[in-house]
Amino acid sequence: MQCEDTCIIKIASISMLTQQCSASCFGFMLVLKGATSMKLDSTPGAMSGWRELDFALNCTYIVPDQVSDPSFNLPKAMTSIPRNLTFEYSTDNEVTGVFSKEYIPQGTRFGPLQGDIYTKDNVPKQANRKYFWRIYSGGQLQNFVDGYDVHRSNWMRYVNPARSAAEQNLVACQNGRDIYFYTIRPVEPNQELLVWYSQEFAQRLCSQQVDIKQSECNIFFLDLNQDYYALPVDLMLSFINNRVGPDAISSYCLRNMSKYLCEIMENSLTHRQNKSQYSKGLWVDDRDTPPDTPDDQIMDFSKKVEKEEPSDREPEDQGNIPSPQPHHREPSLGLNHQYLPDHHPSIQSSHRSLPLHLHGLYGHREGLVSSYPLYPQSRSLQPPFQLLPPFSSHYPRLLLPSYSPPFPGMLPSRGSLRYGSYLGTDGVPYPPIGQPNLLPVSLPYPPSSQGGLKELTPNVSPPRGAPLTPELSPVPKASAQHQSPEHSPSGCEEAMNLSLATMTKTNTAPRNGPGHKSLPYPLKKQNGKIKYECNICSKTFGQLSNLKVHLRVHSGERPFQCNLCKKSFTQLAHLQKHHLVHTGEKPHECQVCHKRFSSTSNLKTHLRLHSGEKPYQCKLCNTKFTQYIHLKLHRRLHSSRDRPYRCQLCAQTFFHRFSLRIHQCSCCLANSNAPINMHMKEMVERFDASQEADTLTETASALQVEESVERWLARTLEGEGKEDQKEATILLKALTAAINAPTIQMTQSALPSLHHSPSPSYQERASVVHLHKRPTVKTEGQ
DNA sequence: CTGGGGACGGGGCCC
DNA sequence: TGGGCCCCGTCCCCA
Repeated sequence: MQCEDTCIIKIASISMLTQQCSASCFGFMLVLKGATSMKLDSTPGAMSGWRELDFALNCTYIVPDQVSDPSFNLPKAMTSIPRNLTFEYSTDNEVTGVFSKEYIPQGTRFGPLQGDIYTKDNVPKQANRKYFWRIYSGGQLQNFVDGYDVHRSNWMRYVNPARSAAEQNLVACQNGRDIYFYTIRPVEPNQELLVWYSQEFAQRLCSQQVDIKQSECNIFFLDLNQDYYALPVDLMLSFINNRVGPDAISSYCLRNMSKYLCEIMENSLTHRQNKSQYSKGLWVDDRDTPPDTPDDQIMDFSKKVEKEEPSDREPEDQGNIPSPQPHHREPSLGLNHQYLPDHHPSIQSSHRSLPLHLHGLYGHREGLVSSYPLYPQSRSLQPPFQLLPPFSSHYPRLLLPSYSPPFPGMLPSRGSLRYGSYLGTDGVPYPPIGQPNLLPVSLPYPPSSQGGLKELTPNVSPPRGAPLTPELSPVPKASAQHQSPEHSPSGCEEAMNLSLATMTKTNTAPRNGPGHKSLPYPLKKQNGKIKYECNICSKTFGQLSNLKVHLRVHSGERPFQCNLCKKSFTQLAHLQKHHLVHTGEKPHECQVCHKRFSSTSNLKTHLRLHSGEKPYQCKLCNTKFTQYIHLKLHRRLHSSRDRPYRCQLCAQTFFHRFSLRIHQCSCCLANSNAPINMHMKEMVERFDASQEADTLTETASALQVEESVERWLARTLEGEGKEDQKEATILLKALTAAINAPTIQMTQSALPSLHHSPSPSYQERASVVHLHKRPTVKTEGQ
């Protein structure tokens, strides 16, 4: 049973990836994607095609983290959980998942994910990458957010990855430099939050991290009992398609798989003997992948593949290379033992030239791990690595992805961890992680750092206000040497690095904490002017001093502390302004009403009251506000919870039934991802929330609805651009098409979307069935 | 729910 | 280079 669980987990995660990653990312995914398209359809409507920006723009609720009293000294990961969520604990009091306490509507944003920020070059050697999330900018890896440390990360680190699209209710998006989780469907009370990458996110990971050609991709990774098998994808596909069917991917059983594995092994042997077709691979329990794997080793897969490819060496040739600590795989799963290797290719020789895992594939160690952590029982003690049977060189040798769960409570016994089995780039083995039994596995928080795992205890964590950056230590030589050209800042030819060592600060305390190794300052030239670029967020500054101040944003350094209340600030000016709080001084006076304010900013806001200026307008109902925060609060009123009419195709909800009809006719049946349709959706949504729509009854005639839309358009488009005018025309046509469509008496089965209707007696004569036959709405010129 | 004030953070620019 | 000043934006609290 345990093995079966594990197997299902892996396949489910594969299924997820095939749905959510662009097929272009994985050549071999192309077929699988088709095989699992049914599941894609079950994802919440058009959201599956949403870009991260769409999530950001369309989210209705924003749920911030809880702010706890720092004096309690509790891990932020535990205390930051919003009120509408709760942890689930195992019997050992470990957090095993995050659950909703109440109904959470679709379009709710959680986050951002918090943690230590590392650049590519300052990842601490001992960093455990299992909680790493990659932040990209302009297609380039910018930095990592490391959620390992429970005092610096927040509750989001505990959210489990979804095993299938069906159970996924959160999608992870990078907005700006942050990672947020959005609900893509309503979450019922006591339901677990399960997250997976947005399509865009996954594509980024794929394109960035698996730079391999299709011809080099024909490997399917299969996890059985945490042992990774590299299988030719054509065989794998035949199993999936012929034996279980595409819809049963997430539920087919290990028995079939293990039998099939045997066949594959037999085939492999046959082919190897006859055609030398199959690859040399590695079975690896990658839980002990060294945490300080240099990033270029991880990423640089294709190059290594190319290097390995021409090798025709038979495995026996390599068998005499001494293996550091070879561990034979125990027979399991009914696999025929004869296929297990008698001689292991050297871990040493293979490991150093190969990637340690495939990020963005199955269970990469950063961000989500595909192995589902609620199945700890499936984890068994394994030797630190196993080796595939001798393969030919047709397929590259691979070290396969991590299986470690991201959750400390789910950490397997470290007894199997032997970092010493791996060698660093300098050939020196990684330090052992310590004796297995020394590490408690059932702590609600990660155990103290032992054996090199990064852990910031409250005592170690610098207090608020304590300087964290910059570093006094010069850039380590090794780090500089290993910096590959692609790591050059922004790829700018004029770029250069200024070592932080050149700008030491006298008031900074020495630190050993992670993430503070070195922060080189990339220099750019723009229009002849030197720009200083932050290598964490890529912002550029005209003056180095500005960048230095800016870096405190990332480091958390707050060197200016108020003597009275001990509050600290990043800039002296902020402290000085803060002093006004204590003195009560209000230097800024309104010339109209002579009211006084402590800041010009507040005075300016106040002046809007006199001028009547309300720069913040609600797109949906046109209500205007003097302050942005008021608009944000107001937006929450337009929540999907109160919109009873739901589109079956894209899950968008509306206040009015006629809005739903217009929407379905104009947006949803066309290519909903096209920009024009996204705009149209917004237009319909705006109309739905307008006062004109509100004045209509649900039984309004087509003419009344049309007139109402015209009135709304006339009002809202006053002063708006040509694009909007054009959209308005389209909307009107769509409306005409929708309300003039031949009516079909709806049946309950044909109108599942109206189950939410607050007035079931309403005799709608809509034409949903008909609408489904109308692929697009006619637009101008058609 | 809206509106107003208070406080704070980030960044640009000048000296 | 670093400090000082200023502006803009955001968030929180409360009526």
